[in-house]
Amino acid sequence: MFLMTQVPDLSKAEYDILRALWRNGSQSIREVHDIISPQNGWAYSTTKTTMDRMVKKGFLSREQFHGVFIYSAQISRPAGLVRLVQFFADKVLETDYGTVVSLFARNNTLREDEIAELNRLLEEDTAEDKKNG
Amino acid sequence: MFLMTQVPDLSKAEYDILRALWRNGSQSIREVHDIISPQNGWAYSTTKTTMDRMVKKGFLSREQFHGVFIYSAQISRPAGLVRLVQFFADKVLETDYGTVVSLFARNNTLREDEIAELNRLLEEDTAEDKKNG
DNA sequence: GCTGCATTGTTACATTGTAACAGGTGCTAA
DNA sequence: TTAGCACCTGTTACAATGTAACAATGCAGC
Repeated sequence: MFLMTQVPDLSKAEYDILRALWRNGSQSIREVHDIISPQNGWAYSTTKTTMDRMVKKGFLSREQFHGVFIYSAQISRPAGLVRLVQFFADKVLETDYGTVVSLFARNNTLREDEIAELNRLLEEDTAEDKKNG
Repeated sequence: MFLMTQVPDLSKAEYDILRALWRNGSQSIREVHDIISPQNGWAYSTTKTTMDRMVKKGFLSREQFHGVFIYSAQISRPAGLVRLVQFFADKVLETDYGTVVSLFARNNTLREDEIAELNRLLEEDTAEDKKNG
């Protein structure tokens, strides 16, 4: 397995799956599917394909447990949120990301330490951008 | 040409292009490209392909003007924002969309009437969801 | 030891992301 | 006035992602 160095750019589908894992911890495809399919209407095989591709990309890991594969998120929630927050703040709201981050706080969507991590990642990333033009 | 009845689900790329048109009005590919390529690093041909596909989908219209094609958004900014706001409120912030919409107001990102339209579309869409389970 | 259901693995096709290339048209410099 | 350049358009291409069916395999009960 490899370490996630950069903040990943998640598709909506990928985000849906990670969300289930962030909420509920490691799970089988079936479990994830039962959570998300009422929302997105996917077939089981779609969930499967997507999750397997995410393993290949290092977004998830999987390990066999009494015959079934259990999948785990390899990306923390704050790390998964960075690109989304950037996009939303920047391109949609056309404001700095502070505004958006403060919503997470007010909301208890994220814990204290997660917000700190999110902020740190956002800052790092912004600095990175500056450096690379 | 046909009328956009449903709120469209825009990809990030599509959103970038619409954003340029919303800001600056109808434009040629070249003009759009020069605005967005410093941000996203696209080749000219990528902008072209994407915009042409958007015409086919009815997201843009184009009309020839002294030899070049001028493209126009067929989707209002509020309509383009609906899915994004829903996604962000629902899946990211895990809150109702009111919170998010209020940001647009505080920000002057949208005009009064655009906010009204956004709200209307969000409500319609939520009602629709309820109806269809 | 079969039958059947759930889990895996394999394959497939459409859409989107990303782009090169080729052909046309008009401007410019020789 | 013509060769070449620059820019537009149309065509084609290939990889990643969205979405899913189908085949194979393993276990649970009859």
